[in-house]
Amino acid sequence: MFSWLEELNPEQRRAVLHDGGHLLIVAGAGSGKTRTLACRVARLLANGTRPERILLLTFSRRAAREMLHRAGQLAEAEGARRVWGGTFHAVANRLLRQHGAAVGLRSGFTVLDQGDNADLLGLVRHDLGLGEKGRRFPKKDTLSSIYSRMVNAQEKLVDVVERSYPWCRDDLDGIKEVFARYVARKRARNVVDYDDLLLYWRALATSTTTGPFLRSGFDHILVDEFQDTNAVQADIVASMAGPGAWVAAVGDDAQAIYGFRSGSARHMLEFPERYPGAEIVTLDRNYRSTPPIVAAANAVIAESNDGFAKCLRAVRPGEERPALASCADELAQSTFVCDSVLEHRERGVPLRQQAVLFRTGHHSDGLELELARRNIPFVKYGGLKFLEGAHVKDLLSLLRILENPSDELAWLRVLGLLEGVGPATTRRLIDELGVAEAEALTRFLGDGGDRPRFPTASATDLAAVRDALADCVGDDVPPAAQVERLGRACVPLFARRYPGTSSVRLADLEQLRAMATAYPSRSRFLAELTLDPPSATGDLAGPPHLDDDWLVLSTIHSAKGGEWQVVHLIHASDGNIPSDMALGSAKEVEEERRLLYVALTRARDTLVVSYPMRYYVRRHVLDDVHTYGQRSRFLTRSASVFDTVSVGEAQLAEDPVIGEVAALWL
DNA sequence: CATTTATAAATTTTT
DNA sequence: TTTATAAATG
Repeated sequence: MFSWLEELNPEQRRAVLHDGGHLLIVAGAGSGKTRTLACRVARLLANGTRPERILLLTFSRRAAREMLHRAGQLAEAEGARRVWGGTFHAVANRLLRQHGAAVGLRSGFTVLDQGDNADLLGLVRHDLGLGEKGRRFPKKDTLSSIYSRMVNAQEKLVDVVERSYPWCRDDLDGIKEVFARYVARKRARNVVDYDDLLLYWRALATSTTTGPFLRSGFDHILVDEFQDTNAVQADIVASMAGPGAWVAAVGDDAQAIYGFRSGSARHMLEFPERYPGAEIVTLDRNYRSTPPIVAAANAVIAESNDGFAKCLRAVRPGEERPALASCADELAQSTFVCDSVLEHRERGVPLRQQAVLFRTGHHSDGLELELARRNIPFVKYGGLKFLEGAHVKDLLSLLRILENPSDELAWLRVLGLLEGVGPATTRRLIDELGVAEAEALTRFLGDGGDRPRFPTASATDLAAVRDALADCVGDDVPPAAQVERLGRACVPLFARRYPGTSSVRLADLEQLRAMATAYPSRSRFLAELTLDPPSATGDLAGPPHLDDDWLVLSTIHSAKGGEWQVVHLIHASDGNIPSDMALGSAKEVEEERRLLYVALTRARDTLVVSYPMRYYVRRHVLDDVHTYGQRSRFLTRSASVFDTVSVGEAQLAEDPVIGEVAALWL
């Protein structure tokens, strides 16, 4: 029927052709999962399914785009771009813009990101007087985590607190009160947080009035990375499914790494019960990596025992064993990695085919310095993001005020920017502006008697902000022009607030303006930015230094789904992988093991794992000692599948006596 | 006296 | 880059 079907293996073909029922594809790392899914979409399109009746849920917008692009090529169909594709949150946003009224959502709502959500909880916390001196009430970020866990895992508050936040158990009543007010406040201000997007979608899908209508819109629901879905997402999929709307879920329980976000492979393991009669296809042939790399990955995951049994079978040839390098210290590691990267490039592997992976964003700090020193271009995925910069948030807040004048958090930021206005005055102003009502903006802009009194010191700033906002009201000014106008007003404010760094920040504003040119309206710009934030430094300005080749640096989480010819995994020491923060329970430790597994399975031909023996830490003030690092506990028993190397003075540190002493530190 | 501003300390992973 | 504490300010 299709020539490309011939190129699939029998299991892949079965997954692509399966019809008339639900389907679970248990797809090991490198087993051609993306390709299978893309082929399935192409097959559906070619068989006459209308693209807008296919729903493709992926983990990032980028993943959806790539998959649909491939499907479009295969099916030679223009329509692939009309497939509903994106993350759960982005699709929820789209659906709710259309049908939100059915679940009590007013149109024009704005979306709170993680930070906003914590800030609003902080506001409520303050209003209730729970933050006062002498009281030890959970902080806003803790509250945010508890809330999110409760919602996404669908667990009772008591249970969440008992299990994961036992030190907060005395404040249960206070927490309940905060949450109640938080929920009410969101409603009143017409804002939704990430969790709400899912909850409203589920409500829409399970309601007896809107549910059937919603379900009738889709013939096929494809879900990628199913092992990372949370309880609400699993419910959503189930409630969208039915006879005539078939679910095809793809996942690998060995790669479940989003437990901290309440994702759980449980939903994947329970798929057969939830969808009786579902077809289950297992893909365990690894087309990505050489046999020694697959062996290393298998060795690491073998010690975890639950889940769908699958041991990857390598298909490609190759002899080169992965390396495990103990480095004298971080500097030695950076030097070693740079040398290795350049060496591979000499041998013909372009930088783009090489990646350096790590557990947390700042693990690459040292390496970034060395790369810069040697003029090796790179882009970094994960870690601190563009949108998290305070100045970017400031400008976006100005836009948000224009979009939704009840957006209290936006007001909070903007008012606090003015000279002489601190937290207390901000609150008073928000109160007197009557931010709950849409007239707040007119009240702020107009010079009628109902405008609140501002501190005298703020006069200049105030005038600048007011004039800029006034110029942007209405829909006739293009988003980019608004960013430009508002940014101009911010120049003096930023110079005062962010001394020394304001030129960098102004460059970011220009960046933001350039991004805005791609959007037809302010509302689209804001929504898409929060739901699909630029994930890498490179998403913004294109390749750095105008080079056409660059090295990829990425957190392991952000590397999910990626593959490179050469992969360096750095800081693979105990305390980093597994992270010290994750030693609370066996479950968390197992997730760290899977994280390592994900990292190892990104490599095609060459895998180099390294860790520094010596850490210079300043754990406490005036502490200038170093401690000794040990290789990750996950790499001790599987060490035989690696070639071990020592770099720098590492030989010294591996001295048996010093090693013994080092153990005392750990 | 309340509030703002200056100073120092600590920071997983992300839709 | 936020957040607790201290000094400065209106």
